[in-house]
Amino acid sequence: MRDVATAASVSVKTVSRVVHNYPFISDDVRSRVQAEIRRLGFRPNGNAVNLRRTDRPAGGIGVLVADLADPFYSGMVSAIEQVSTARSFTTLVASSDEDPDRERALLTTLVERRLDGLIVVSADRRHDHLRPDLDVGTRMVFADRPPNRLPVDCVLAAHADGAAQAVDHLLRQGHRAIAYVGHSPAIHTARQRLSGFRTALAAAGLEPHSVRTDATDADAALTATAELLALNPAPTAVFTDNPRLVSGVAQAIAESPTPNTALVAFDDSDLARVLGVTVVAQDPRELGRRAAELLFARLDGDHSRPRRIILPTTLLPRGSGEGLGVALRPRPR
Amino acid sequence: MRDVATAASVSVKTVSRVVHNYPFISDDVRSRVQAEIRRLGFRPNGNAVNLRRTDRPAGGIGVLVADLADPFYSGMVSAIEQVSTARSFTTLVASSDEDPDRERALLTTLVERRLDGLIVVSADRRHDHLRPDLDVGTRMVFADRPPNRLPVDCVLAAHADGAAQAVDHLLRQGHRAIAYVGHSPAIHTARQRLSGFRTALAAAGLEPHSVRTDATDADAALTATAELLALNPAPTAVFTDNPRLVSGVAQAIAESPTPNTALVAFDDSDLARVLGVTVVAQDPRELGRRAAELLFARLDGDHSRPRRIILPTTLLPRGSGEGLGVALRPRPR
DNA sequence: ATGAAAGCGCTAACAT
DNA sequence: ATGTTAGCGCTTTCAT
Repeated sequence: MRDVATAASVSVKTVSRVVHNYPFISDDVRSRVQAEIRRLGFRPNGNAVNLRRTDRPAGGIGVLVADLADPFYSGMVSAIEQVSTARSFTTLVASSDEDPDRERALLTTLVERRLDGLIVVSADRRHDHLRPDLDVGTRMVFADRPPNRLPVDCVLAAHADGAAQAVDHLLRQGHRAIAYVGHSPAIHTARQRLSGFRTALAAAGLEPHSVRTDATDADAALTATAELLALNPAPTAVFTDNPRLVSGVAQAIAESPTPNTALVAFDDSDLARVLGVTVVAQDPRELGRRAAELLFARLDGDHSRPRRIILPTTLLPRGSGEGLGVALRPRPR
Repeated sequence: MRDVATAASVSVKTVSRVVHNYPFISDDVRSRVQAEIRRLGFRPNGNAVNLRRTDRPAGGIGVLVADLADPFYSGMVSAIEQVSTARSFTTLVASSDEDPDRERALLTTLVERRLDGLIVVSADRRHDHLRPDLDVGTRMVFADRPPNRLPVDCVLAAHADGAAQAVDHLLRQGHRAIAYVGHSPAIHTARQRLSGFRTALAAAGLEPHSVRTDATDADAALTATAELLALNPAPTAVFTDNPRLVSGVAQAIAESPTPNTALVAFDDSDLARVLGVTVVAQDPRELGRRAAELLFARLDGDHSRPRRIILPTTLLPRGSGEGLGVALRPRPR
């Protein structure tokens, strides 16, 4: 910047004013400075700008998600970006890959870079260590998974209610032997879904036909479902707690002697749409939008106590839960 | 930091040394300083750190993709993160949403924040304006789409060759009436695919049965394909140039009077796997890995002239291109 | 409408 | 093993 100032025969402060479109600059000086900026390839150093400037926000928010490759979260991020862009804020995204250690390291980096705010899908169980980060002035909103003893806003879907919605739907279709295929309930949302599943059955005076929580991926779900369908009596309906398992469960059902076993899944996906799988859907974009709005309300100076927003889920009947089967025929080997 | 120094009765430089794990510090001082850091909730200001430090890299790279919600790019990003994390670098991701203006704004921000390097999937046609950014010291590698007159490395897939691979496969199955369903060839990769398609047919002395470049999404692809299949003569095979169109094309074929029309698509997807759609696949993770390795080689001081790496594609026969049809039956309405 | 001086929070260089 | 001084690139404050 000093070089530009010298070359244009003005002070550094004047260059600074031109860079930031300060209105009261003579056209002559402005154009001279701009010419030198172009000629010398000057780019302001954001670190220096944000170091000196303390009143205004830096104009950037961070989003930390547990898994960026999951379409659910990339949809959420995209909605956040939309809100953020509308307010001329930059959105920077990072992914912890469900690793609490990486999450902590990334949050530290994002806070140290003094972003104005953070939206966090946490893979961690504890959040006490983030208190000092809040004190530094970085605002936070948790999304999809709640904070543990940290006074921040959060936006969650009604996971338990959603699972109950699925069970109630199957009960109305006459099913009484309903199985659960999901992954380990270490994650908060998975626990909520399993709990809603059990509660809804109990409310109807029923026990689960069976509960498998070892379906870590689609292949494991295929195996687990195939084993369930080989039992006597077999379940007449399966509820699966996340969209990554749908292809496995659907394939197991399609290849079994009872291809009309009902299936309802939690969360929507392209696959579920194409296969005609009935789902209980959250709206990831709405989740992101609401989280971003909460964050910006805080940046605008809202100091009320932390809020918790719960978003309802929607049942989308597509055939697999209504006696029409899944639109998948076994492939030749 | 001054507060911590005062509280621990040491100089600020000593605090700095403790923060950065400088080895020659007495245990007594170290623990006193650490205690005060915790008590006061001190967090170093990354802007100040990166402002003063000019020798070492800041430890962060940026990734700018055109569409984060596209599983192809999120896979690429995830591979980049893996390489980057192994080198203890932070990865920050931003999405331009295929908007050249947003791309320019985001690149400016990323360069101003003085990240060490950038991997860019560009939605822009021109890149001259990035020359000053290169001069500032931010290294860049382009991925998936080539730079236009900018001396930077890039990693691309063999789009034209891949499309030719698909056509050759269909020709070997005896098809002579092959149609193209894709989107507007404004994007470099789409142009390359269409060109490979035409070239491969021409090499066999054939004309395309027809070329539709108005399939902007799955619904448009459904309509376009349905119209093609109603022609007389109808194509016996369809090539579609991107995975977002597969569901539409497959549905049109399944619901047509000729459900055995062959289908080969460019790029793999969950959907293609489940439906048994034959595809020509790029490897998005490999694309990301190679781009990250090029970038880190530059950060390690490689000053050789810009390289261009072309990655081969792979044909994955799954039935839809080999006379077995698509595993999709029309859903009841 | 423009400039000079001070300082943001931190680290490099050079002490001791 | 620890402290002192200067200054990174910019903006603030106060001049003029």
